[in-house]
Amino acid sequence: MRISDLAKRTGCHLETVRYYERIGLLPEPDRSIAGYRQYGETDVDRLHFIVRSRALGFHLDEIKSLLTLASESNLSCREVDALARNHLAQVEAKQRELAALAKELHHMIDTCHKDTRETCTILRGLSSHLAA
Amino acid sequence: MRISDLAKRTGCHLETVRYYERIGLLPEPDRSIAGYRQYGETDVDRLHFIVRSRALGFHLDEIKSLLTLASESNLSCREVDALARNHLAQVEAKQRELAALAKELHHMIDTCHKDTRETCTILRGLSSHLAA
DNA sequence: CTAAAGTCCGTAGCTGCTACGGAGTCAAGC
DNA sequence: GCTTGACTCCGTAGCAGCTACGGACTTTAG
Repeated sequence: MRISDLAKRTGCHLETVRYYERIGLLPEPDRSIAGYRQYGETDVDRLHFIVRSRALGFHLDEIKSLLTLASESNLSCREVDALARNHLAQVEAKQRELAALAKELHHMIDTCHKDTRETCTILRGLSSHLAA
Repeated sequence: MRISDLAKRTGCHLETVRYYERIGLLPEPDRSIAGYRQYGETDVDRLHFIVRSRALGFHLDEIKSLLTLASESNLSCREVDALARNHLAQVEAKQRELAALAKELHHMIDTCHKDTRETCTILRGLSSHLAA
């Protein structure tokens, strides 16, 4: 299978595949005589894993760890669990942040009378340090 | 006031102040004889506005627009309102995304028995394309 | 007067890609 | 056989929004 097939099957951009290889997230594949990269099902699986982990917001270095942990089948998955929990905590922190932010934006927008700039609560809100 | 004072008063990194100047978000300030940047209260206000808008997640080009709109006092703030609403919509989209993500992570973590890698639902979840 | 702290500037680095350009390669049609 | 178009190669540069570095200069405190 060539690079574009791999890309299509995983929903990953072609250039991204090469990028992942460059940073060591994907192994260097075999090459055809002309130098074209040749992939197999193992590569599809691995890239699937990466794409999916990215979709769940894991960073590339976290994914690198996850892949390493996943390959060591004799180990318990406690470290995987820890990584996932840590990531979830970050996601939840981001959620709280966004919630506060949305609330403030809402307040600014709702109290604005769409009048002149002087009375604009949005601009006022952006200037002041006081939370809504 | 010198650059480090401005930075301290606005909670903005010193290098970031220079960066904002470079990209035209802050005006070029007066200079002392030795060439040091000299700032006044207007600069503090403007940078406050920027820092606060960034904290609310606005992009730098959005902030540029907001600053332009804010400076044209004769105009109504309808465009400001539109920008804010558009931004809020993006924040809410991000919220929905994170909620879905958190749910999935939760599920993966909760069903994992912290056993061997083979039965690890987290690794399984990261491999499969099926949502929780 | 000296030493430490502050400032100057341009440039490179960070993450996670994406795009570009010019070359070589492959498959199909005529 | 030859051409055309699609594919692939590689290195490098760009994106946002900073942050850091290095070497020179200036200011300030003791």
